Amino acid sequence: MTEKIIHFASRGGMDIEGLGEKNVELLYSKGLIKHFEDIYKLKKEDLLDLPRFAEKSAQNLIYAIERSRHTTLAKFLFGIGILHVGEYAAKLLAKNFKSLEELFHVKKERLIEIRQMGEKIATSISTFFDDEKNLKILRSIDLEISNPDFLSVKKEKLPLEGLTFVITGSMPKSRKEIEDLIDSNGGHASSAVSSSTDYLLAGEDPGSKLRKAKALGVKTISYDELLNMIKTKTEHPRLF
DNA sequence: GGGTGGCAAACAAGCAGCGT
DNA sequence: ACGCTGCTTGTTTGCCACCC
Repeated sequence: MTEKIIHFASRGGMDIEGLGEKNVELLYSKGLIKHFEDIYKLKKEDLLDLPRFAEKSAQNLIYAIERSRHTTLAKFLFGIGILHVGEYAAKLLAKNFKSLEELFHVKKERLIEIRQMGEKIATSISTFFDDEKNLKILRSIDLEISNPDFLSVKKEKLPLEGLTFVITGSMPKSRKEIEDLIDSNGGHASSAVSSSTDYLLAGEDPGSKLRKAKALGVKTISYDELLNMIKTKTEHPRLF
């Protein structure tokens, strides 16, 4: 069970800073968390009794858990750990379904209609949502999440709609912030350069991705150029 | 069946914070 | 104050699902 909780709290999922492998195992061994919904029942006082947890780390973890209540549907879908559903497939699902509830009774045939989703992934997803035990857990976590995007998806045309970006080198903002910026403006941040990459976003000391991008003829842009792309295409850019 | 592209794991470096 | 432990961030790469 700890593997599931670690995955749920991980970067691509609910992104709860301070809840890594060791701390999940610690909390699990102390009986403080048994399933991932228990994370939201944790109190600062529970943490202060644990080894290597003093005021600062307990407070930071509680803040991180609170922040995760405002997560997106895509991150949540990744976090619950459906077989074959990584960050990318989770984003595809979030784009195609308005809410978590809509997925509860989804049919395999409906999933296969989604471009880039094959039979294996579709089977895996429909099997997951067919299991009443899973639905019960999801309903209880859903009550803990307070992001309105869970209920409705905005459909307006976004400035980076349909564009794929790969990031390399050091950036003025953290990679995660930039990925979120691309995402929230309709683009997709991928991890590897390929012929389907539209732009390589290169910072200082770019890695091997720059060489690959040049070899494939992928256009390289800076962080400022990315901001300009967003600004020039919309008067109201989404800054996260 | 082969090529493409994304996922996920492994790894390294740097950082934060606890305990002594 | 400093050492140690664990976490975050970023990169690389092998594997595998998907598409043609």
